[in-house]
Amino acid sequence: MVTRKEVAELARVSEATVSRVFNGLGPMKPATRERVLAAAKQLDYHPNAIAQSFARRRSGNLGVVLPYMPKVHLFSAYYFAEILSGIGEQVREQGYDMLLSLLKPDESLDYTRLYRSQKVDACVILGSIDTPQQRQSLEQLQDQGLPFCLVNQRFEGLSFHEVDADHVEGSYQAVRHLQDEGYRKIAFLNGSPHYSNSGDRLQGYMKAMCDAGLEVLPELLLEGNYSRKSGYEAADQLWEHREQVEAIFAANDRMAIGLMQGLRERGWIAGRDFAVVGCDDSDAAKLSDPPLSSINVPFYEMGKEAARGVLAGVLHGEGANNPRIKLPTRLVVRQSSKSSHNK
Amino acid sequence: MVTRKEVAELARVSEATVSRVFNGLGPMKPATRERVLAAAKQLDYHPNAIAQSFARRRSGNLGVVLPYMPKVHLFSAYYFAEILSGIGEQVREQGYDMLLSLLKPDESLDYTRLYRSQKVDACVILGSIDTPQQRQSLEQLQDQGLPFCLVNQRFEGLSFHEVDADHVEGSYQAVRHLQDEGYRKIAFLNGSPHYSNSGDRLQGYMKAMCDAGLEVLPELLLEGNYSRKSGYEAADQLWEHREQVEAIFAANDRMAIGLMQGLRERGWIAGRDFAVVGCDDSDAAKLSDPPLSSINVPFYEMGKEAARGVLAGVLHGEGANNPRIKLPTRLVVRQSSKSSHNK
DNA sequence: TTGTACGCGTTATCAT
DNA sequence: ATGATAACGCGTACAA
Repeated sequence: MVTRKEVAELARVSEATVSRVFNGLGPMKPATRERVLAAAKQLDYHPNAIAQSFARRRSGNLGVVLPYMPKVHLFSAYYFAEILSGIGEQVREQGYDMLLSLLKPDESLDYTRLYRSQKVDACVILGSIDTPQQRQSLEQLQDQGLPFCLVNQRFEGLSFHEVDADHVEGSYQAVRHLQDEGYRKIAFLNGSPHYSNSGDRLQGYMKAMCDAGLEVLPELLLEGNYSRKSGYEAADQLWEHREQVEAIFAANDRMAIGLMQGLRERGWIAGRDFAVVGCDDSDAAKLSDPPLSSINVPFYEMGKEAARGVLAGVLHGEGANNPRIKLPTRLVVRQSSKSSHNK
Repeated sequence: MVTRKEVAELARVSEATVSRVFNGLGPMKPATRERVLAAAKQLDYHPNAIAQSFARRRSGNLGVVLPYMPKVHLFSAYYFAEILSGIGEQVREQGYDMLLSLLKPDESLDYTRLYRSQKVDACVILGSIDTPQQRQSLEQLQDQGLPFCLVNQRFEGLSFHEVDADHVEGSYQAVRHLQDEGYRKIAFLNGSPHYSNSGDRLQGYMKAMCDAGLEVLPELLLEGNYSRKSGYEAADQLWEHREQVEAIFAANDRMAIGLMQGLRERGWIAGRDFAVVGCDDSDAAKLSDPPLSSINVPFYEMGKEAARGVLAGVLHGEGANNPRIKLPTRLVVRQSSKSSHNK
């Protein structure tokens, strides 16, 4: 391995000067600079990132924490895919690397392990859920001054660095869209209440119904767990109340698709017999039949913004404030919410 | 930060002894060991991973290289999601971490950059394609003795460490299944020839047709690029030859679904008017209408095996041989390949 | 503008 | 069974 020392010798300067050239520090004679660069090139010298981390006492890594999920479904969601891409883009702009950390169930309570070993300077935490244990773990992180940012999850009452989307407004748009299409009897299939955006979506739904002077029937408020299967099963309940249902807003695309599958088995076709809007605007929305109207959530940008914010804190010492950033959502209309018998 | 020195002082031993305790090295008196562990616990000491990496001259990181894809689609494929999960599982078993590296277009030629900075000890390379530049880059890696493993891609004529699935057999199963269902006129929609498994699939298709004594019509050999859109567009061509088509085998699920969408617009329904089998057995296969028969590829296990192999090389110095591992595929039958008019 | 010298927290080798 | 000590490659304060 070629080290700084060899470059220094070849360029006839001190090792410190070599470092200064590579870090762009201090005033220096262009000629010296050139000599050093030439020597480095000739020797194919590249600074040792580990030694740099050691000396700087910074790893240059951003930890990305993924929640535990049973084996095969860990990364399968479009959700994580997009966020990871956004983080990756930002991280490279800042000269950082991403260290992936897949939590196991029993480790979910101890985030500090990641920092203790000094392998990451900060973390972006994905897919956390609102439980007492989680709150405690995160408060512990905060108390120790370890920088982190949550994506797509808020903890009411606590002040963390969070990047979220405006799910209230997104749901409002979705339900308003259904109303604009002429539907009055609109059901809502929500996901698990452990996610803050489930609450947000309920809020948006209620507001839209209220603003339109429509009644919210308790039997039209369903709850799944964001899986296709839970949407499929919700079709049972919805079918029982089919006289009171013209349209459905589902809290994600997978449940919306499961729901369409379940109702199709009973002869009810989305976009013909009823309307559906999903949430996430994932790939699946384009693949489904009929193509699914959905709320686009800027996951990519959310990941990018989270990485930007938390690294800014590390690099420029802006650790004090904990901004809460909320990015806008956007309705994407496809065939599932256009009723032909309506036109 | 608590260092080894403080632990040594508290336990009244030398720093070397503390290290030995934490690394489980050499014979030592249980009493000493206990004293050290107690002191470490009392001080909440944890070894500094960066200092360890520095001293050991190993980073403890496995690089995971992802190919360049335009912004939003980088991780979107089920494909990468599964492989990453498998790598993650194996890596943690070995006490390693995963360092994600998202290639940009202009960097695809220089993998050595990753190793030069010493931030990774080995790499798993995903989604590489067979081009002269790629071959050259990989050979360069190999020449420099840098350990790496390719997943789901082979380079004929070169001897790399590769983990692949048996796509020939998988395709054979798919086509045989269609034949068993009574279909004789079977088209094949392949993906980009830059992937070795495209060739494998063609081979499996040809063999199954040949074994069954069926003719392979050139106009029934189509090529897309693995996107839904390319499958959708292939429907045009297929429609022109609809008299000669009863069934289609597509080289991945997304194309298969696009194809079904395109033919549906012409009134041709999969599972009723024709049969389809896809490939990957992705989430989309369950979400599509009708649910898509597909070839299950053990991506998770492939990722795990790749990580296992390449880390074994690093840790136990088995760098000399370059095994080529091939994992089995499995046919999953759903509605898209069961023709009702056939029964 | 450049050089000197120390420190970073381990591992690993050699004594004892 | 344990201690002393030399690396490891770089950043950086201070000196010149």
